[in-house]
Amino acid sequence: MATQPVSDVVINRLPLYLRMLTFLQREGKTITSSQELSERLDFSSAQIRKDLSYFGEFGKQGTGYNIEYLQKQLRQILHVDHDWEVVLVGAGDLGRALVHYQGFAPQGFKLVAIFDNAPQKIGMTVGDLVVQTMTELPRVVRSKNVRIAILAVPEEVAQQVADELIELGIRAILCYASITLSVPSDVKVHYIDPVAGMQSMMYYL
Amino acid sequence: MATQPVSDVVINRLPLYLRMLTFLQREGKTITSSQELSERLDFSSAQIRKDLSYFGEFGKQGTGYNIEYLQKQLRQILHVDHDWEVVLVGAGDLGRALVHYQGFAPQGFKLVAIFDNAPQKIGMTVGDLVVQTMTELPRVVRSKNVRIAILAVPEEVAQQVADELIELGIRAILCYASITLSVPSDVKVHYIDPVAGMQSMMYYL
DNA sequence: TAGATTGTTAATCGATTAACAATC
DNA sequence: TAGATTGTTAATCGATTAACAATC
Repeated sequence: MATQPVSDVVINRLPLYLRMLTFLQREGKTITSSQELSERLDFSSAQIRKDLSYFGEFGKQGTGYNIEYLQKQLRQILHVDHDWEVVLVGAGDLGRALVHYQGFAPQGFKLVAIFDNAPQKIGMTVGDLVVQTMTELPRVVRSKNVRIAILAVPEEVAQQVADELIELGIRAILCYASITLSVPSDVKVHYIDPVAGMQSMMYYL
Repeated sequence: MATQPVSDVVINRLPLYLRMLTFLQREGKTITSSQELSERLDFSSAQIRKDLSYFGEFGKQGTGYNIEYLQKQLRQILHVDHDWEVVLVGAGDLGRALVHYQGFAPQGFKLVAIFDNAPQKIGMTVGDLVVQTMTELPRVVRSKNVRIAILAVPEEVAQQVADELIELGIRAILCYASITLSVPSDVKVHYIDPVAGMQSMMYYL
């Protein structure tokens, strides 16, 4: 185990390990190995062992990894061993689909509010949330001390909304706008860009 | 210019260059430089020049790059200089939001059909498409010779649907299911996984 | 014990960057 | 011309992998 800073590419693989463990568990397995994970995830087994070894010794020689134990450890490492509250900005088709998306809650991400500034959207019910005006944003974020936001607004206003969110204390942004945001170094942004994904696949076609 | 195979990480940056060029163009610029792109994209200028140099010499010493010309070249390299037809499988909240998504069409990705196998969804109008049964999938894909699919189905059926798509000739899959698909090496898959993105950001929080 | 698999080291491989000649 | 910026080389940096002692 090392206490050196661990690279971003390693951190980005941890959620995939976690996901695969849940998968194997659902298949009835209680123990796995770097070899098995390797085959299922298409990473080398050496890479998987090395990635895990940055954080501790989670396996047993000759046996492998206890799935439940490793899951628990990975959740702690990623800080997803407890719930996080999330605000969502943008109540267009995408924003509303994200409220209905069933994938966040089981992983501990609770959408607590949705905002928009189009008058005709304010007051609209989406799932079990009600669309609020952007002027309510500071109150909600501050009172609940929310650190995470999902940005589902048009790219023209994305930077401006991001600035406001950061000002209010948001430190992680899942950005659905097709734009590279400029943010301070202590703010993390993860981009979801289906078009860029499509375009890079076209190269090989 | 080299004709060696170009790495995946380079290819993945090309759409970001393309996007930024469009952005700069909208700001009224006609010429840019690796330096300017560097500042706006947070890559080093050397990296940008090197990435582009794999494909040709697109700039002028002392001047920089003509935005329109570079855009055109990048589109050719990525094979996005013409339209592509795309089929969408899954007419849940996500699938329907993707039909309404305004980002695909301007980049030449035309959604030509949407499929689902839930009887209550068949015949439903979504945007200007009508949800068809999965049994129609082979006919549509084959007659239009579609090569690209978006997979917006639950993870339990994602692998099975992917297998069917590949069998029909699909060669690029944009996968919204939280699962690592196993596919032949000549099929490209790009994953969109907001939860994994969230989780890796949590590490830094 | 024999077999299996970890954690880790050192070697390899690949990607990024610094620097600069070429040249617009 | 003088100033600026490309395209490219060589050096550096970082990530992946092969291999194996340790050990369950």
